[in-house]
Amino acid sequence: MPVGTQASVKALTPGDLRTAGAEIILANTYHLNLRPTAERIARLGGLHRFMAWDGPILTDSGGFQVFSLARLRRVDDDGVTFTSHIDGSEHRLTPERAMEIQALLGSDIAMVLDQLVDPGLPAADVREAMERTHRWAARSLAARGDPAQAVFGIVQGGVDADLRRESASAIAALPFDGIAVGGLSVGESKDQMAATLDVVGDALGEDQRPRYLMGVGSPADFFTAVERGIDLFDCVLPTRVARTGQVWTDAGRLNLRNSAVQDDPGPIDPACGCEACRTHSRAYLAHLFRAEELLAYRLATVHNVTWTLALLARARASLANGSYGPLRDAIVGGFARP
RNA sequence: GGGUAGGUUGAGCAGGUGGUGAGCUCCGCUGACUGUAGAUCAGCCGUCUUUCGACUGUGGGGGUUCGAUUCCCUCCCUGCCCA
Repeated sequence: MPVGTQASVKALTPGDLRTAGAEIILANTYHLNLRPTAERIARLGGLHRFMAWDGPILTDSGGFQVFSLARLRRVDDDGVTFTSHIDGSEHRLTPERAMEIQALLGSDIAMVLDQLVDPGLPAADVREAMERTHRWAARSLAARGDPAQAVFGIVQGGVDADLRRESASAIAALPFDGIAVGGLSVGESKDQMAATLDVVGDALGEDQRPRYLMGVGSPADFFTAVERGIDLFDCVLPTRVARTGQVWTDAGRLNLRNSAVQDDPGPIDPACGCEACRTHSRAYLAHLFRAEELLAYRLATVHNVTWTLALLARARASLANGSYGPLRDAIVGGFARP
């Protein structure tokens, strides 16, 4: 899922997203409720009409902002009070209000409000946040407004195997439509992420509901997760790094701002069929970034989203035809740090 | 020709009225980014050195002085005003 926090995947139109192969996108409860507000979007016909995206939308609950905006919020057992990063006003988010907002937005998949913490915190703190997340999960289900809207629960527990096992069991025991793994890609090591996914995968066993790894990932992370049963991802990396000049290719990452690229007449990736690769040279993109032309952001984002979605499509196909291993080795090798 | 204001590290500046000028912003170079407070942030950006540190540098030349970016002479260059 490309990430469109504020009802916009930065630099792309819905048409761009479709062409890039996007089937579903993510938007954010916290941001959209601050501005333009959930009620206004509801009056305007809901989020799909508002942003002119007719495909599925998953809305994140604001749980990530409990983590990323830690200095601007207070958590208690009932919910979270945020000081708006826009104007300083106070906003209360509870599990019930998060579900209400997402019902007003009219997203296809709603996420429960959760609390993720730095996995490096003392075990007691990680446990407290996990148990709170479990209580909030049950309250969220009780508060679901639109029966047609799917609701996913979120597994927490940091990088502690016992806590993760406990959390996976607790969330899986509830009648959610899908199971998300949260609290990863927040600074833990690659090994810790893999080990945590192993534990959660084992705990979920033969559960057939879709499994969503939140906030991941890098090209290499996709393989780590796919091998451990993950079906769905969202990540800001493809769009964020594109805006700072980094593009992803089968040969690894390329920084379009590097001086040598100014004389490179070839496409970003000759195997990619996106508009940027079909039409423009690396040298042109290098120029656009230096000149701070807005087209640079769009073309680089079009490429990264196209390439990333194509990579996942290739991974899916490779699982069916037995070529998964070679694909993984080639991509992971290309992105390995020197 | 006369007058006037200037000449500082790629660019633009700050500073400095006899006692150690490497400070800022651009540009440039490299890196980072994982459920987006991010078209952002960080490091470097005279020479040598991994670091510490050393050295060089205030248009050119000369003079005074223990010591000159500062004072004196002279030349060069630039903006503006007048003729």
